[in-house]
Amino acid sequence: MAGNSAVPGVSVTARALSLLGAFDEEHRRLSLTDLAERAGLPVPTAHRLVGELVAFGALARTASGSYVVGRRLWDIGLLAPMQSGLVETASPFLHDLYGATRATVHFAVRDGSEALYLDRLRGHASVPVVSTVGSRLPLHSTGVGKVLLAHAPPEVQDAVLADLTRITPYTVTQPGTLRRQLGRVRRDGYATTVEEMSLGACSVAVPVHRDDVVVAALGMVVPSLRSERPQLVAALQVAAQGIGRALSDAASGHRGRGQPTYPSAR
Amino acid sequence: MAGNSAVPGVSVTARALSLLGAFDEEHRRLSLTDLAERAGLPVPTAHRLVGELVAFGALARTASGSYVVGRRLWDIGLLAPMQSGLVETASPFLHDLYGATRATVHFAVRDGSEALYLDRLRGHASVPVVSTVGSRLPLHSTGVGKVLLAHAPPEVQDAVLADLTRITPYTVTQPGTLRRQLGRVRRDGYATTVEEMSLGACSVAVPVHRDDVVVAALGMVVPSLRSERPQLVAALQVAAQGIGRALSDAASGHRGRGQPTYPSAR
DNA sequence: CGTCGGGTTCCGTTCAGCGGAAGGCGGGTG
DNA sequence: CACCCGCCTTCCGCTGAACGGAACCCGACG
Repeated sequence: MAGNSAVPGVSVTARALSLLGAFDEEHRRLSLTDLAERAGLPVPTAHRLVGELVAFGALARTASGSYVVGRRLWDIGLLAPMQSGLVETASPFLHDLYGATRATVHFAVRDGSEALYLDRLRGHASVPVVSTVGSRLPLHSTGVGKVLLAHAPPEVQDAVLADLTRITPYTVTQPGTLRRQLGRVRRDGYATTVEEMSLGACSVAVPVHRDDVVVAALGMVVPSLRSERPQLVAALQVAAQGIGRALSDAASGHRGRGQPTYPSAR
Repeated sequence: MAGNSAVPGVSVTARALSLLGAFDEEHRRLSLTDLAERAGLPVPTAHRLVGELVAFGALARTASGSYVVGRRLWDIGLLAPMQSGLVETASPFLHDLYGATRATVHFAVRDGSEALYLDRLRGHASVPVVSTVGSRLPLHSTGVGKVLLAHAPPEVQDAVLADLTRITPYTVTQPGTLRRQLGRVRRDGYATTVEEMSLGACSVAVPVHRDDVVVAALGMVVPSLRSERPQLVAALQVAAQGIGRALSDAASGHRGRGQPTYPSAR
């Protein structure tokens, strides 16, 4: 027996994909060895597969020898239906909002029990924020998250409320308190956070409806909402209305089940 | 001999990847059969591989049974270094530009002999344009393209000038004419197009420098540039300067060869 | 109810993939 | 200078995972 001890039941494809999966937000560049380890593969195997991935353009090798996600994969990834209609439609409204306020603007949908940030406009000198496009943040500690949670199915709410991790000293971790807040969100039509995700950052957010269903949330991050809360809420609601209307209009042009919406995986 | 006739020399990985490569701008959703055909694979083989890709989340199956690029691949694609520094840094300036003018703003780099659009802000009622983020357009018929071409290495210029495809009646297809235009672009510091890509759309664009090297182009699309050309150029140049400065500042913080720049593939 | 165009399952053959071992290679260390 | 160490790369014989033609299923259509 020389040389073969592949774990049975793991296909080549799965191995190759696990190499892609080894990359994440905080591992954007990996050495071959790290890559192999994170993918759970022997180094030579990883080496060979990585070679093929590079040939395809799914990965790329940097000058320093480490690997990064390749341009080709970026290309293909952008083709994902990812609510692309949503982002496209919302985009101009987000810009308007940004133009009017100069604050960081967030546009997110709910993905399982997290908020998935589809778009983000950041000002030069606005409050520091952690989100980037494509990142996922908790539902209980962000403005858009609270909005999405308030309009999520009960199962999701229960699941999230059962595990409220503390992020800052101000994060709401009492299920009762949060549940009350969610009620208020539904009643008032907007949600707020005060330094619950990052210190020095507050946020306001409103739901975006498509035909009475909440499909996304629109929010802004500001240093404080002491003075200007009403104006912010007003501006957000105008934009959200606009997006909602644009969505409904666009939808009527499409056939019903054609729009490729994911069944909320994970 | 029952059942095996795999083309030798084509690895499983390559086959799986060719399935991903079967998707492009105008084929965002494919049936299994189409997918198999476009990837050059027998249907059962495609079926099996697609199954694995779906399990990983690289592809997803829509309600209607066809396949689309999956959320997971979108995630991973976003991790590509894709000049991410560039886009991040430029983003606020693009918004400012958009806020000041309400016109469509483009931000592109040269990828081989095409312009690769890294970002785009589109207004509600601005001129119709064809670009989307991630799309590639010719260098000779767009504002940003001309800028990038004017500052490209001679080989690239020669290659592009040798094959000027006509897109509208106004597209410049005379190599001599375009070469003269490129000279003017370098001298004046900006490029223009007049209905050369799409009818009813004109554009202005300027280069973005990082330490004296042109790394990107910044452009705007307007219905006409009869009246406001000077203002547009001025606004663009201010923004481009700002981006350039921000890039140089950011770069000095990084170690030299760390920034993962692709060696201009394709 | 036959046909037809998709998608899915089966299964015997075989070659592509496997990974331990061994061979570079640069850079730090005694 | 010799040595080691971490990392990458190449080699190669064994074998089970991948292959795809054939057969089957299923809903739509006439």
